[in-house]
Amino acid sequence: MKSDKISEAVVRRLPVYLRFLNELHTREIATVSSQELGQKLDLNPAQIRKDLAYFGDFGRKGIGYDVPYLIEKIRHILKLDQPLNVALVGAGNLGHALSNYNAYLQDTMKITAIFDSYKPKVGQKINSLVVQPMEELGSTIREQGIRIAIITVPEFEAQNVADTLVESGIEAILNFAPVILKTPSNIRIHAADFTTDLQSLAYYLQDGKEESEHEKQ
Amino acid sequence: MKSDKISEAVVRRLPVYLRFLNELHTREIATVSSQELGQKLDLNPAQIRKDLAYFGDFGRKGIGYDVPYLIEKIRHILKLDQPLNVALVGAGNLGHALSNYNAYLQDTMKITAIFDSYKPKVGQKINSLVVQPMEELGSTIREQGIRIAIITVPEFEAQNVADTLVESGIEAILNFAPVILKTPSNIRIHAADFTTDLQSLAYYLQDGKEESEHEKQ
DNA sequence: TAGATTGTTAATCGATTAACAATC
DNA sequence: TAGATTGTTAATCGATTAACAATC
Repeated sequence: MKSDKISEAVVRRLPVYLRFLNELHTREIATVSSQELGQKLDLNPAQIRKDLAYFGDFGRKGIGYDVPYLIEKIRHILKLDQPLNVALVGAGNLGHALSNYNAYLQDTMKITAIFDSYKPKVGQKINSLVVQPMEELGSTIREQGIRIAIITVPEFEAQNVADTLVESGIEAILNFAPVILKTPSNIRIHAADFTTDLQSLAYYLQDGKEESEHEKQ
Repeated sequence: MKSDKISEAVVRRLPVYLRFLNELHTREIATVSSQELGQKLDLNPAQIRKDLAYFGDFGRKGIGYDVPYLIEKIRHILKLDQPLNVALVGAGNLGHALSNYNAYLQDTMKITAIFDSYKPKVGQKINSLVVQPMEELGSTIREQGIRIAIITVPEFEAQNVADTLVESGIEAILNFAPVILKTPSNIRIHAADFTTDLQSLAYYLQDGKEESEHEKQ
């Protein structure tokens, strides 16, 4: 296949494939079929083959996919085969927590700068990074060539932070604040708001447990 | 419209509507149109009308939606109009961070119990909750009528924790661990893994910035 | 009454899945 | 050669959007 415009759904599955492939690699499994992948990841094998075929012919008919080779390919597609510095804005509990995850981020992707507007926070050390004041956001982003930022500030600050990030040339934002950020269309934003996640989960609870009366359907 | 089977995409938008409606309510705005909602939330107005119409006729032609009334309705649909206790399993940095968000969770939804398997953690106080040992998971879930759990344990523990939660009668899980959990089909699971989020963001970075050579397309 | 806006049907668009020839 | 599994086309399914009659 190759090319076409790739849908976001496809792109979002690639890291999931990658994660499992890495596990297979650790277990020294050399080859995997779309069938096996699908079973493990709860996906249709045809979908997996189609997803991968958007980017190239990575498999071998009758055999399956070579694990190390496919890892290399997906890492390249996701640009995880080059150094990628990430900025974290908001050094509260959540920011602190996320800064621990560098190890899960595929060696080349790394949180390399942390910012906070709250003066007493500035200068504190979090996992060997010194919290910087917001005033240094622009210059640090440019100096370190940071292209992705994570927003973990309170909701009322989030839009301001996003504006500053955009001005500083950031290309993509992962937003944990519970607001819809307005940014130019060339900036990629993912919402990572767990409160809306939890609230939508509540919908699926069985009816009539904590309740008492009528309530049919 | 009413009934039909509601798609997950629809359910996931409801909390977003609710959040903005609450903001309007605070600003004492009494009425809102699908047009205005769509503009603020970056959604098609027809989609919003259709989403809401699945659950009832909440609007008034020529007028729009009454804000307090729609809030009440959405809260009911999402079961956020009844007390809903949530368990948090994993009292590490991330669990600690999430436990601060009770305020954002709509008064009736609340994290009311925290568990950790690491003995020195047990007994510590986190936001007025005492960390409990894993052994008490089942009994506390039953006693408190907990129906939703959040998993913030390391990946290698996550499946075990999920199994225990399922045995204890939990109905829905929000999983922050970077693994695909296997559970019975009647258990609702949402993945909230920010590492895959970040990795998929990298895909959208402009090509040829940090790189040097060829690399066409 | 004229203008606004809903709820809903029909049209469109896009994503998932099935099926199968190609081939290892 | 027989069995397995890919890449891809076609079929299906589902979600989004447009359009508009109903009506406040």
